[in-house]
Amino acid sequence: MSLRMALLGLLASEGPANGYTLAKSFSGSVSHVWKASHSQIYPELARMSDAGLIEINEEQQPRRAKYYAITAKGRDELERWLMEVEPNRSIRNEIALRSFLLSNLSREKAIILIEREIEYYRERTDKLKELRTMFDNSSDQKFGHLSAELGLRISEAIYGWAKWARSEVEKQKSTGTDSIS
Amino acid sequence: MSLRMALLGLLASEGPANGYTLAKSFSGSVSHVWKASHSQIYPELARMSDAGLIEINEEQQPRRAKYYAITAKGRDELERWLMEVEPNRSIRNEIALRSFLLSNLSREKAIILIEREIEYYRERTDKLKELRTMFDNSSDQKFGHLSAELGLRISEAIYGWAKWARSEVEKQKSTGTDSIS
DNA sequence: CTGTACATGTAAAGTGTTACATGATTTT
DNA sequence: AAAATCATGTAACACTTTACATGTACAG
Repeated sequence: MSLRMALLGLLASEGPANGYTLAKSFSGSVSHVWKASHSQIYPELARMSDAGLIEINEEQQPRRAKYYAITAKGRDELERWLMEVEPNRSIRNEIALRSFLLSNLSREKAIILIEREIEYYRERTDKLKELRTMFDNSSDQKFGHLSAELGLRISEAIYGWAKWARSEVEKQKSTGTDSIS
Repeated sequence: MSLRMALLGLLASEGPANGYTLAKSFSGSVSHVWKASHSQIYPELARMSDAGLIEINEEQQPRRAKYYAITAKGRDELERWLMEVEPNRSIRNEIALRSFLLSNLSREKAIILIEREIEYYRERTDKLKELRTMFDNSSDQKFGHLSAELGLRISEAIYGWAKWARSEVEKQKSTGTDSIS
């Protein structure tokens, strides 16, 4: 359902668009929040049209593009989902899984992995801080800056964790061998 | 691949186990890091056995249980995955998506949703802090406390974000109507 | 006129969830 | 004897990724 709601939200707040444009959103600003490829988006738009949540305008568009617009039913459905459907709060985080598996490596190798994460999340945090500055200067009435801020805070949290985790692993006495061999 | 690696990691660090016990791990301590149900685990164990990553001992077990043990090949594969496979760092977070969609609600309704998240993550943060205390007192050589700490820090980050987001939304002038109608 | 960006789809494989289905052993 | 827990599986459906496939319009 999430992809459907993301599409409805984009059409509601940014007006009618074609599938290609929507797909680009999912690799741009929205990508920090949800990812989807065009092969998932086109069939979903067709199903949403069947369900009456969006309307297609195929006429007079260049390159046989289809323009999709949200319907009143679509707006109702989006609001109903937001207000009444219990959020799925499960976080599927491969970095957390990898940190759980770290005890299967030697201390030295574990530190190498942790340092990769420190570097990745340091860069990511910097990028998201720039993005926040852009939002601060644009003074729009939308809440796009809320999700940008959430992404930033999670990134900072992982960065802080990774630096702490390195010091934790360094504290442990080296066995001199891989713990998994 | 992640489920496979999670299973290999459990068998490597906690020794041979049957599918039922592994499934319980995925709804217990490991669940903070990765979730899986038994209907996913049993077929995966069969495929891992076919691939030579684990060995099955079916004899002399009560209740026709099958005991699985990691092989040398399985240990190699786990280390190879950890060290050489680029982590999938994409976070699929429905709460972040919902925060992105908040501009499609009236200010009042948006605040109701945000307050639900404040409550949820306040409770979750408390629970994970208890879990951390348990790790602190158990003084094991494993790194389970690393992933527990990561889960806690992410939970705290979302909690802090939600409180900030409420104040942001409250700042905005009420239009008196739903922005989506 | 050739490459790039625009634009839309389908197919296959992999991953994940929910429901269905069965039987063994222990606890009350 | 009944209920709970242990134990293993399959089926159907939903979701996601990667690859395959095609055609349009514009820019260099």
